[in-house]
Amino acid sequence: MTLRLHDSRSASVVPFTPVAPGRASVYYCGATVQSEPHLGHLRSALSFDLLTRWLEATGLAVTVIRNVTDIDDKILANAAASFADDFTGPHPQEPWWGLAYRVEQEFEAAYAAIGVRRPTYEPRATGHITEMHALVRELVQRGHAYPAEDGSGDVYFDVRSWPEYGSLTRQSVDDMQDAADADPRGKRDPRDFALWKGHKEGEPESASWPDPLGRPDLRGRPGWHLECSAMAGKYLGAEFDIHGGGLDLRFPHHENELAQSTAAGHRFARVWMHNGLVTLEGEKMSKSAFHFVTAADVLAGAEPVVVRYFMAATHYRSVLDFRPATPDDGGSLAEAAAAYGRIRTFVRNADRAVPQQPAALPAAVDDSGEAMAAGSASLPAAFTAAMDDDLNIPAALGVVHETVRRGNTALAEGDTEAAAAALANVRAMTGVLGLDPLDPAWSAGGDRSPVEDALDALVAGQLAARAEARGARDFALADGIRERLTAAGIVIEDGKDGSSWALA
RNA sequence: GGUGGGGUGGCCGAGAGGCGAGGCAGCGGCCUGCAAAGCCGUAUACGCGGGUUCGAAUCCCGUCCCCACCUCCA
Repeated sequence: MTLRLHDSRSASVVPFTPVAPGRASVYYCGATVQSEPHLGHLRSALSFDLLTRWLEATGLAVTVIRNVTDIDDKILANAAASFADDFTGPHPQEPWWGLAYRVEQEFEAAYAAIGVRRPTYEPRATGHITEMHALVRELVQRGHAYPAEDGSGDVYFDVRSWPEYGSLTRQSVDDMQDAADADPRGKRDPRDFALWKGHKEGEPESASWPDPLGRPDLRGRPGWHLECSAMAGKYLGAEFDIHGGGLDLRFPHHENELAQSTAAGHRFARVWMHNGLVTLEGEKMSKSAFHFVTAADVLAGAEPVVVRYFMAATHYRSVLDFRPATPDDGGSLAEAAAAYGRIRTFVRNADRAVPQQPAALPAAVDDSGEAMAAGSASLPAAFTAAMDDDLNIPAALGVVHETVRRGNTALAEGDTEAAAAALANVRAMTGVLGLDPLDPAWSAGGDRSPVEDALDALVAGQLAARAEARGARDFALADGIRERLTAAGIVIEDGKDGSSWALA
């Protein structure tokens, strides 16, 4: 079975056939770095991180580009607001470029926390003005863009000149509602969108660049959409495999990207993938409506690996609802913690019981793109089939849990061989998903710290004392030791080869 | 007005014509000195009404309700 992915443009699941055999090129929309990341941003990055990992697991060499849009209206507006007399935020008098960079780092930290791997390259919009200029000129030359006639310096894409406009979202221009806030100045059609925005009075000089059409005395800055077309073309070429982003980017952002790039003569993306949105108690998160959960909020509520599991456990195209914890309901994260804990408990127990097991093999990459990579040998067929079916990770996690159950049975029966096999399977599967409990990334400091060694020595002493008490059938003493450890946040499990401990 | 996505057991969440995915919670049992962890068992689930079929949560018709996009948004 080969990988099949849902393509938004054709609204169907299509077999994935790369432009270049053995390779895959992915562009997905990162952040417009205007304010702090929220859960929705994490979900989108995670969705494409999981896609990337699976493409690699199937043996493809993957190039991933994720943009940082570091110039736009909101960035300028938010930075300008920090200079107001009544500004009370934590970063007063922050220039737009400082704000963009600070927020960019907040995004990077949040992505890193949940194990989203770095893209192959992460270009910033402001570093690609030259490429954007070239694209604007190309579109003007081909008759698909025009400078505003009001002398503002704006350059618009001419929607009516491109019959395919609307094809990504299967809408016809005539049926579209007129934008309520459409600024008609200089536009031929209200749906025409800005490729380039002329510099306005009051905007910082530092946020302006020379005019793309070479007109003297005119400066401006890129419109939203243009940067993605320019950067995708630069790093992935005129035709590439997959373009991704959140569902809310389908229109207008991706529609406009598609129009720009194809009107400029590029084939652009073959497959368009969109992750579903995150809702908060059933309603879409929205910054403008002040209805959202920040990445920091969520990461404060659970271990990062649990946050990752929580998001991975719903199919990437489904709505993901976040239920915050309440007094009588632990919410989404508590449920995820319990489910993930089951996997982790098995892996820890099996890892102890099966001393000589090989480390989970990393998925190797080969050039053919045909055979599964060597490291994938431990992946059960049902898991692979689920992943190949448009990344059905919820079903794949079902396979993980079934394997865990078999592994637990094997452990209980002392069947070390079967337990070792289950452990290898579980680690291979969770490894592909970035959820391997033994991955050092999930232990706070990486390698064991002196603190952990010290704790281990202390707890080992307590366990020895308890074992002695139990041997003497002094259960009051034994239980007292256990209770003190529990109170300190240390959970004890008694096995037939002695007791083990873990932080709760 | 246009374009899409949905309504699955107490909760989360896959599936899309035929053995009731999986997880959480619950109940019963096993294991345990007692726990914890684990194992086994345990559910008249598919918005509503019709229809097609030997068989429908899955297909068809009708109907109700929710959500998203068309405006900055992952």
